[in-house]
Amino acid sequence: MTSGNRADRIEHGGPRLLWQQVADDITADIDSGVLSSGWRLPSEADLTEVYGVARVTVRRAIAELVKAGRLVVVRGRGTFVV
Amino acid sequence: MTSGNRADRIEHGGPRLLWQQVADDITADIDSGVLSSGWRLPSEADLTEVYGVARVTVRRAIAELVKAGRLVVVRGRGTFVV
DNA sequence: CCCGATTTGTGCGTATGTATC
DNA sequence: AGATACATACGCACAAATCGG
Repeated sequence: MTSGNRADRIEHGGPRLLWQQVADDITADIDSGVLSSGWRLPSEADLTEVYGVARVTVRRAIAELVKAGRLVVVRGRGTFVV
Repeated sequence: MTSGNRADRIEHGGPRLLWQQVADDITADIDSGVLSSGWRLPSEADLTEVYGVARVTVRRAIAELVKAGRLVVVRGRGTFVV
């Protein structure tokens, strides 16, 4: 299928940092409507598998999008699209 | 306001080592009362962004202050002012 | 009310690559 | 050539909040 694995979109060792690539991909999903306002993102553990990166990398990407006002994180519940 | 960027206080490539500068800054906050006894410091990840340095550098600074008896680290909970 | 599963928060140890001395 | 310092990234364990049975 054309919608290949998201892990394939991440270039390990590429010019751009891993967490930036993940943040870009999530941002694209929000902007394109794949992720709608109020929706809950997959858990950090799931995103770890989806993107093939470490949890710390996922968290770094999420932290950036929180600062950008695109996401909100609630401990014990999850991460949500603003 | 005093909440200016702490990263600006860190001189990359300066005469003093990065971890020493971070340790000095945290020590100053403790001595000045900005950080009171029992308070929890920002997480290592947060300090990483606050000071604009790597986590290993933050940990080096914290380790020094632990040896000096100014901080106590509790795994899974955080770092606290003695 | 308690208990367990889920999820985020935090710290621990390590590996690899780069830059500098 | 070797040592030191730093940045990025990986995996793991434990703590704490939330929710459901």
